[in-house]
Amino acid sequence: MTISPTQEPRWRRLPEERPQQIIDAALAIFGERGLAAARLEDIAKRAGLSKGTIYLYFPNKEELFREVIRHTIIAQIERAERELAAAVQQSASETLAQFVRGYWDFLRSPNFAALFRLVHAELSNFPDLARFYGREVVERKLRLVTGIIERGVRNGEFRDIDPAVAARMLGPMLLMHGMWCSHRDLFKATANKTDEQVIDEVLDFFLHAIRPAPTAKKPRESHSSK
Amino acid sequence: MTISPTQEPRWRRLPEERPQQIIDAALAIFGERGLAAARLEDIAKRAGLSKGTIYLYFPNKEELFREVIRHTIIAQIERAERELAAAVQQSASETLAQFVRGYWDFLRSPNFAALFRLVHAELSNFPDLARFYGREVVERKLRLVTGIIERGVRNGEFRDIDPAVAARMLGPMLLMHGMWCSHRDLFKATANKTDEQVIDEVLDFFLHAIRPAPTAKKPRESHSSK
Amino acid sequence: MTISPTQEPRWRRLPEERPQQIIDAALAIFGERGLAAARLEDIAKRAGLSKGTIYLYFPNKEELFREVIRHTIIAQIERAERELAAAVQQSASETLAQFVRGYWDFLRSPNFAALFRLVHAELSNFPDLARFYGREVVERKLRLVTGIIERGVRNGEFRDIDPAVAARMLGPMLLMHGMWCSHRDLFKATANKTDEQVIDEVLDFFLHAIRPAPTAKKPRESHSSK
Amino acid sequence: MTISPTQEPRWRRLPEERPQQIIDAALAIFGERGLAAARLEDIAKRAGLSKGTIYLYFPNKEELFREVIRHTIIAQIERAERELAAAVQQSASETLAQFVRGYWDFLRSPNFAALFRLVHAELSNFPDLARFYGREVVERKLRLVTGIIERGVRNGEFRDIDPAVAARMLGPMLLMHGMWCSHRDLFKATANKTDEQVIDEVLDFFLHAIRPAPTAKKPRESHSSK
DNA sequence: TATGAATGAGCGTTCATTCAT
DNA sequence: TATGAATGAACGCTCATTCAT
Repeated sequence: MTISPTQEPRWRRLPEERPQQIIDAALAIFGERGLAAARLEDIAKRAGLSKGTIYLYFPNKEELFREVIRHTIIAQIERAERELAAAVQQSASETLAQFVRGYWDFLRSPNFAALFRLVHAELSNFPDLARFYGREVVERKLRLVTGIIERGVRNGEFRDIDPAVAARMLGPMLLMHGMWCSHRDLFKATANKTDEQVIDEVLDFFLHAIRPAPTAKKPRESHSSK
Repeated sequence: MTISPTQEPRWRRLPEERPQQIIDAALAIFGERGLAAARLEDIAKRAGLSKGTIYLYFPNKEELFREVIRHTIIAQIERAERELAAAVQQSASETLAQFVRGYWDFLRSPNFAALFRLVHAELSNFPDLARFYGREVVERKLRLVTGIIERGVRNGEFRDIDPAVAARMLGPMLLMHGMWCSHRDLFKATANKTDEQVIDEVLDFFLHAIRPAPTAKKPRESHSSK
Repeated sequence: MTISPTQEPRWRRLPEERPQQIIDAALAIFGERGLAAARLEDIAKRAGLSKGTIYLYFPNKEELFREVIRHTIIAQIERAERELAAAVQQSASETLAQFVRGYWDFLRSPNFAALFRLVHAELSNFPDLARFYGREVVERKLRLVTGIIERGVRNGEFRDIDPAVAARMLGPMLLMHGMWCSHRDLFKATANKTDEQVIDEVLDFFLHAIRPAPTAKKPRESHSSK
Repeated sequence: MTISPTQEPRWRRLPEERPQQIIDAALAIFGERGLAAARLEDIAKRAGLSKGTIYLYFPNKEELFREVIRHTIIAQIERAERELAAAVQQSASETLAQFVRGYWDFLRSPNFAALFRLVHAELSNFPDLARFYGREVVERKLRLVTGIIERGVRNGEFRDIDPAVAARMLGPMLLMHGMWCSHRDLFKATANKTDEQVIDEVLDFFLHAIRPAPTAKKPRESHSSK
């Protein structure tokens, strides 16, 4: 009676939040267990609903899964766009640093962990979703970073590297460091470092790799000092 | 190798090649479908055996899964050790390049793809295996790379970077590029590049990031130090 | 009419035409799908109502089913009585022909098809309804035909047959021919005959069977007596 | 252990009787409950098996149902052919009487009751089975009876009636009387008659309807009697 | 050892029934 | 009165596991 499976016993039937509630719960459960092992009953319980209710909004488990993936991907895109829109135009390095921090926050969010797991574990059986993910998430993000670096190359902040190539290096480092930081119990590598330190290390490494050809002494400092 | 993350060595009677056959088949099927969705029947079929036979060698599905993971991890370690033993001591850069190429081959092998999928998708429910993986695969590899870089730093091939930090950057880039190359249909980023080009790009990027305070630095510094 | 095979008259408030609408829709759906496979939702949709509304008039699916059967049976009885009342007293043969044509029309109506299906498919689980059907439909109709034949026997139109026995033969022939005519695609037997022809054949056959022993009164007996 | 759901505890796993066992049980349960209301578990229990076992032999409930129908129809055909082969050629009337008795036995068997129920209740959703039934059971039987009557017409035993028309009258009478006799509790019509009496009544009625046109007979007989 | 028929617990899905509006 | 969202019991079907052979 007073037992609420999650935490909200107060509001009864706010009618049009159902699909979102279900998707949120489903993302969590799918993320924990994977598609096959996730039980609709658990998703329902987590959403504070009963099993049958899910079927009022989604035709079956697979379609719910697809919707979860699509929804999460789209949410990620929108979040990124919102962030981008709010961004101030600065030097390429500063823009890059800002992007890295924003991306890092996302990488460390539970939703990302779930999405990442699902993408790698299940999307081989959903080629359309895999393509959607590749196009809308990976390539989109690569294009964004490529643009920033391109600007840096043009204005001499960075060396004359192929911006697309450089862009491809950043994501992996951030992604994997994000995962390591999310499992500090499992990986000593990042165990005794703060997130802040880790980001700085990645960013520093990345900037070293693309810093202008050293003929000019201390590239960044000499520039800014001028 | 002699490390057993859990505690049961009882089904260790390997009368012939059965266990290995089963493990190989299981890795493939688990890799394709995931733990929950994989059917023992399919594993048996792939191994050319009948369902019941699996139970002569493994007490149940979960234990088979654990053994598949353990076995694959151990195989990976052994392979790496074998490679390392065969390696000639060269300059750090050359050693690094050699390591990268060997690692790349592994990253592109089907067994790695399966292992990667399973590690990320299922190991959250098998903390002991996760720890085993973290320790014996990730950290081991990091230590190895760290050692190479350390040598390079000491002999002036590389700049004065924390070798452990640099080492952490290499794996992610290789790993993700390996995955992109394995799914060229999904990712335009690497679609029109050969594996060779991709490795070179990664290696080049990495070496740029750790190259000694560039040719420019040293001369001038030696000057100023005078 | 006033016979209620079970015992509950409580939901008898028929404020408008709702109950009739529902019963009509239910008869159609039950007739198509059977009791178990019929979905209340479909009945509601067919009646132009919503699912919940049915429960304002009928306590549950089973009771709705019972009422559909009762109602349909009663309607059939009333229809027959109305017809009978309108009938002109004629020769037994003519009365018989008239009855046959009226009955035939009913046999070919969709409501009868549904009722027949339900009676044979479901009534074994509803003994009270089965008894009601046997008493009020089958036996009633048999009594009616018996009466007509009795008259024919008495006035010499028909031979000296047991009227009750003869009566039992008529229904089955009409019934099954009705079904065959309703499925001419499935049965070649009646495929290329009109309904008119079929009725005539049945009636002719029946009259031949009960026609008076021709001038030589008792045909067979005269034979044997020789 | 010693509990046997039906009646056979002695033989364990006579391997190749499974499909037949299941079909027999399924016919009974489907016949009692109809397709939708029949529970696989009940069929399994009746067959002395467990639920899952059915799926080793039939892919799903619907296919089991189809197989039950097909199988029962074919069994009926084979039974009829066997009977026919054993039949002695006699006068048409005697052959007819023999056919009637054989058919009657079948009509009163539990398998027929089940088949009849299923045919009328479910076959509208299985057009292929309905066509199969129409062709292989109804029309086949009609052809058989038609042939007998044709012979009787040719040799003067019966009047000059269209044999196909006459044939169509016999089945319905037998069928419905069979059903009435199977439910003597529900129908007073046959309540106090033995099966023997009922068959005789039907046969007598039928023979009267097709007895040689008495008009022809009379003159000659009246002559001789004079 | 090896097999594969048999089992039955478990989950996805449906739908009669309820009830807040 | 009427609605339709919500519930949860019930059932079809799957598959890990057992076991007689």
